[in-house]
Amino acid sequence: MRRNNPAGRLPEPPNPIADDGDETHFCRTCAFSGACIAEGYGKPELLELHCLVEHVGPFHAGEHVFRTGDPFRSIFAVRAGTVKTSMVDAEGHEQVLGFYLPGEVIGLNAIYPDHFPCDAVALDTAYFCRFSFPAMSALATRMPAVQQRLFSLISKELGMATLLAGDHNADARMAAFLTDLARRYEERGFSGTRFHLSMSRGDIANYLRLAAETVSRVLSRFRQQELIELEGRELVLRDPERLQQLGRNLLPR
Amino acid sequence: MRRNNPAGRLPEPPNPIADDGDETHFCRTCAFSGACIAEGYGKPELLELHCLVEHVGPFHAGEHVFRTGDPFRSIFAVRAGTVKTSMVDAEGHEQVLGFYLPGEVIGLNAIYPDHFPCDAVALDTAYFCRFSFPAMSALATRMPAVQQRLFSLISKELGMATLLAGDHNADARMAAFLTDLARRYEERGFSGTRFHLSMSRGDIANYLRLAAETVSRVLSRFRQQELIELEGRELVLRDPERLQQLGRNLLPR
DNA sequence: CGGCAAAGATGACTTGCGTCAAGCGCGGTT
DNA sequence: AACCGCGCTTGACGCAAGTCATCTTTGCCG
Repeated sequence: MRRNNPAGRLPEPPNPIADDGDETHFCRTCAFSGACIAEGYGKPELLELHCLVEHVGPFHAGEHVFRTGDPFRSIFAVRAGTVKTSMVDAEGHEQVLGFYLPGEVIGLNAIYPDHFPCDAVALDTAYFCRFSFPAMSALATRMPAVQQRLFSLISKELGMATLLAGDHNADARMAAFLTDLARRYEERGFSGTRFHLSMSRGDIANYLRLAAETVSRVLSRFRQQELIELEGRELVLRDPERLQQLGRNLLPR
Repeated sequence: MRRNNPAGRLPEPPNPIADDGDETHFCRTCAFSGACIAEGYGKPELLELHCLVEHVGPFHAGEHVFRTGDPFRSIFAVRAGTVKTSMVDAEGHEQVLGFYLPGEVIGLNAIYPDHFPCDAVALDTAYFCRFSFPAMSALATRMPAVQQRLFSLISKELGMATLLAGDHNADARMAAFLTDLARRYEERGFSGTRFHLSMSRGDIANYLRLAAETVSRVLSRFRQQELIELEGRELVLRDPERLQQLGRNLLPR
């Protein structure tokens, strides 16, 4: 097992796949694994879910997983690597919507418009499970736990988007961002106190609706306040509690 | 029929109920009506959906429909009136999440946390259809169109939240807000160029993440640029195209 | 009617963060 | 090695919007 090595300098993939699953088991970190296990579905049902999964990748840093306007047919669960999603507005400005780690799902915001409203770009070498959405919906009608999981995933994403929309100063945004990333890494079995930032300062800034320079300044300040250690993109949280406190207004309760 | 009279001075309800539905028909503006009609469900299925609906209200201005922390059991479709949803953050600051007009659905953001993450308050006299969510989910497993409609509603809400999260100046936010309201009124059969603002300047400001004074100033400027007419809360859009143009970066495409 | 409270408008000032500009360090290329 | 480009940092400055303060309007209730 290769835990606690998210910043590992392996040539490829940089974020190792936690595990691979097989005919009757999910990847351990999979967003859907809980849906079945919780309700005690057996092999036949698992098999059905596996049937509609397709492993895709690798995508290398900078490559698109999907693009704005692509017809919506599938959602993607990240198996390894990191993805950023972003829209460009009417004036051509990029707007980063989110970063997705192994075990997380992208594409849910495409359901309503029925085409992808954003681009998804790999930030490092990334692998995915692709789920046909019509097939998944059909399965959901027979497996309430799958339906519930889908509702839950979309609703969760809605909660996240809402929090970011509040008006908060640069320090609070940054602290919340780091705390949230840490929590998500930890949930997936990685270290929640030291990890690698796969995204540039510019992407962080864009995501937090700040200028890149502001991100730089805030990080410098955090460093001299000994809240964090940071060398390039290698991050250590020195005082997670105080960070969480700083960002508490943006964090889910 | 009582269209184009949203600002009518009827004593109660101020926004008249568009229609009432019966055993086998939905209210004309209902968010779910399309789900069945589109797929040609007949009376038995409609009856099932009607069975899990309960009409509630009136709620008077300032009364809570639900509160933060209430266990999540139902979603609500607005039949008449206007509702605002809001959270209070760790420091006790209110954060307005949205305003909901007749035909729209509130409570979807409660699915994931399984309790309401926000308060819902009537802004004027309001009536609702309450749908038991477990019953609705169960029905959705037998009626794919209902499931699809639920996915779609949540996903749509996600899209809205995302747009508001961008960084835009006060004019763009205000213009987008007015344009969006107009579109939604129009979709429901009301006038899209003259309507009543059920919410205070303070609520608008909070929703747009601006100061109340800024809202006041922007509205004054819009008035003297002849984009709008505004007396108290009675609004006329004089130049909807230019408003839309001003807010285009926040508006769905 | 008159008095009070809340909502809204407007002006003066303050400030957080964006913009601009300069400089550093590092990896890649020739 | 020398050069370049890019990501990142840091400082100086300006502006959009927040804060504070004052005033007007409106609605409400005795």
